[in-house]
Amino acid sequence: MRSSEPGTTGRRRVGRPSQLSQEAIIEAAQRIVDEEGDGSLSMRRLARELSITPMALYHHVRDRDQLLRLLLETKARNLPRPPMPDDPRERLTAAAQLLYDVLAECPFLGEILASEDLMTASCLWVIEAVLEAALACGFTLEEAVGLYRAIAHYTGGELLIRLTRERHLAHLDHPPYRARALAALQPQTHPRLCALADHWPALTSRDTHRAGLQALLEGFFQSPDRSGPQAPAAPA
Amino acid sequence: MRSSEPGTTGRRRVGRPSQLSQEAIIEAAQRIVDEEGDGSLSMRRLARELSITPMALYHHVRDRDQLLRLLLETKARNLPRPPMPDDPRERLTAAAQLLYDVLAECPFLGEILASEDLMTASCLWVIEAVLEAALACGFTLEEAVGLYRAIAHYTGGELLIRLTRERHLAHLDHPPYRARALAALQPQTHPRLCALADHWPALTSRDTHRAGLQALLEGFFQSPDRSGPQAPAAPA
DNA sequence: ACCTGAACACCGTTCAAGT
DNA sequence: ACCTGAACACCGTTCAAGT
Repeated sequence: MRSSEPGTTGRRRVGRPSQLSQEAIIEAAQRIVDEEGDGSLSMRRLARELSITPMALYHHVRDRDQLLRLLLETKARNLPRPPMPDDPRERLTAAAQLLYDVLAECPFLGEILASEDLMTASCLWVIEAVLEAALACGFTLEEAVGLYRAIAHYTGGELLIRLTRERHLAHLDHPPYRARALAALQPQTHPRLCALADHWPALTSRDTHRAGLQALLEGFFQSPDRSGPQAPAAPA
Repeated sequence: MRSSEPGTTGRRRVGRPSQLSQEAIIEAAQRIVDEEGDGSLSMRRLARELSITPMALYHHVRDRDQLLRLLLETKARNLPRPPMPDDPRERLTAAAQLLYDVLAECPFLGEILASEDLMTASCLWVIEAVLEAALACGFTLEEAVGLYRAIAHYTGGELLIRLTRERHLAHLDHPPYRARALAALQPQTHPRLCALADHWPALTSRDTHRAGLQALLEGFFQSPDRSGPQAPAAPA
């Protein structure tokens, strides 16, 4: 009822620092994620970091899901808000890039996507920016939502796959399974993959985010019949 | 060394059925995932399903990651291979749809992406099909890889977000946090999102995979300078 | 109000032993 | 070769109790 999460951060007592606060918890969680990577962030590990009992955490945070949400919140809130270009089309690109930027700072993105979605309070201004730019480009409200969703899917997928890749490169205990699969390829059945096998790591480690994003946007601008039945913009 | 995973399934003894086999394990795992959803698939739960000790599993499967890979393998191997259209452009769409289809059958996609990538043996023919079609469309090898990657990112992101959505709708203990966030929106700061708030669930539950995919492909066909520096197709 | 201790119901995986 | 039992080092979370 008074879950207090969406709006302001809530009242802050001024008495003594009271040791443990939501802010301190988030900061410690951030530190763990940054230094040991996502996956090391457990409630118990976090409690150890703060030299408290695991259960003390639950007094400031509902559960692990809320903790992850709060981490994303802080990233989104602290994201610098660069001036937006005047040209609508460029503004759309810039807004999409903003979404990429905030998610790129979240190594726990996979867990966020697995348990929540991106509609968390402090992210909304980024989504709003995408919608605004899309509308300024002449899209209808519904088309703008479709465009936002396509951008979010593309961005989320790219980051997730990139994060996984980097995690693997970091660990590199055993060379990835992919290498064995590629090595066992037969030219008769997989001619193009065989031709590419040696270049695959190099080709797939490139950052092609912007190229793909531009293509996606370009496609939306090109097709006049983007979403099938042109429903009216504001249904009753 | 003789890890035997990429190639054939390996020799099969004919003596007695020997009770436990990799096939039986995979089948049971599939059953658990289908009936109780991903997340219920633990080694211990799987052992219970098969009425054996958890450790018996490790005699047929290296670890949980390999199990997930094998699940994806089976899905990919059993994916029907529809006849491909003659037109290269349509073939590209069909191949991309194939990738979507195989991943759509994997509720454990999130865990796959978190620990492996999609380059598992039986998936390769789908990737090969995408590359083939892209080359037939006139793209260079490198451009084809970029195109494949964009498709994979878009597809992975879409499915992951859709899976999460459905999981939430299934559980629906507490209404999603998103609802609270949307309700607390202020029209001054988020006018377009406010205007959309009521329609958001309906708009975001639509299946817009094909529309977005078409836009993405369209964009790649439109831009002549897709990937910046036009490197030669086959470097030494 | 804020924190602790003990407990519940789980995990993946290793190691030594059984047949 | 194939499986079991016991153990290790973890999880998130609840519940009752302390101050």
